Amino acid sequence: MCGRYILAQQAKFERAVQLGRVHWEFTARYNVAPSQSVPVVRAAEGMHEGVMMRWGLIPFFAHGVPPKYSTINATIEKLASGPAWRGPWKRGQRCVQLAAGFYEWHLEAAGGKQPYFIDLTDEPVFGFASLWDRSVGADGVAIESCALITLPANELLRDIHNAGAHPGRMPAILAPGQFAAWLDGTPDEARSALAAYPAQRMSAHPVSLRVNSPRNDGPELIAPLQQ
DNA sequence: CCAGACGTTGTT
DNA sequence: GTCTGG
DNA sequence: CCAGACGTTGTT
DNA sequence: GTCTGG
Repeated sequence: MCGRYILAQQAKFERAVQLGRVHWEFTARYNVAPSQSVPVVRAAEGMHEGVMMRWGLIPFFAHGVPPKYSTINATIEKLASGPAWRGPWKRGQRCVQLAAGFYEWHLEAAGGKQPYFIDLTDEPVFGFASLWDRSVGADGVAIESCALITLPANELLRDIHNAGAHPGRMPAILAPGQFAAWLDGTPDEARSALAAYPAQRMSAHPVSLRVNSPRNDGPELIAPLQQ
C-alpha cells in the first residue's frame, strides 16, 4: 500500500509547515517512487527540521545495503516487534514524509489495474507518519532512510483497492496540525496520532496509466481520466 | 549451538 | 518467476 | 508501487 | 543487532 506519491513545491511545503531549519532542496514532483530521496520533517534539538532521506528504510544492522525485502511501508501492528522497525520505534526515530497526494491501483474485474489519485479535500499539503533509521556502510558513509506506516483502510481506500473479503490498508496520514503529536509526543501520544484519515475528507479519481512508469512525471499525471 | 531472516499486499 | 531500478 | 531486466566476450 | 527455526 502506498508505493507512489506526489510532492508540492518546496516553498508551498515550507509555508504549510513551520520549520526551525531546512537542509533540503527539491522541486514539485508528480511521481515519487521508492528508493528516491524525499523530503521529511523530524524533531531535532527542540525544533522541527526538514531533511532529505531515501524512501525505503535501510536498517542500521544492514550496514548501508538496501535489503532485498520491501521496507517502504511499516505495518502499525509491527512497529514495536518487527526487526526493521522496533529499533527506530524504541529510539523515537519518527518523521513525517511530506506529500500533496498519492496513488493507489484498483484491480478491475477484467484483471487490469486502474491507478487512482488521492488527496485531501481540506489540506493542500499533508504528511505520512514515518520511521527513519541511519545505517553506516563499509565505506563509513551514513545513509538515512524512512518507511511510511500503514493501517487498516477507511471505506474509500478499501473500495479503491479491492472489494474483496479482506480489508485493505492505507497510509497513516497526518494533517499539518497533527505533526507535533507524532514528532514530539511520548510514544503513547505518537501512537494515538495514528488513525485512518476520514474518508469524507479525502478525494479520489482515476488517472492515466502513464503514472505506471516511474520515468514519467509532470502535472498531467494527476489529471482526471477522460471516460 | 549456528543459520537465516529481517517486508508488504493481496490471493488460488 | 524474481530481482533490480526508478 | 510498476517497469524492465534477466548474459557473455571483448571492444568503437 | 536480535529473534526464530532447525
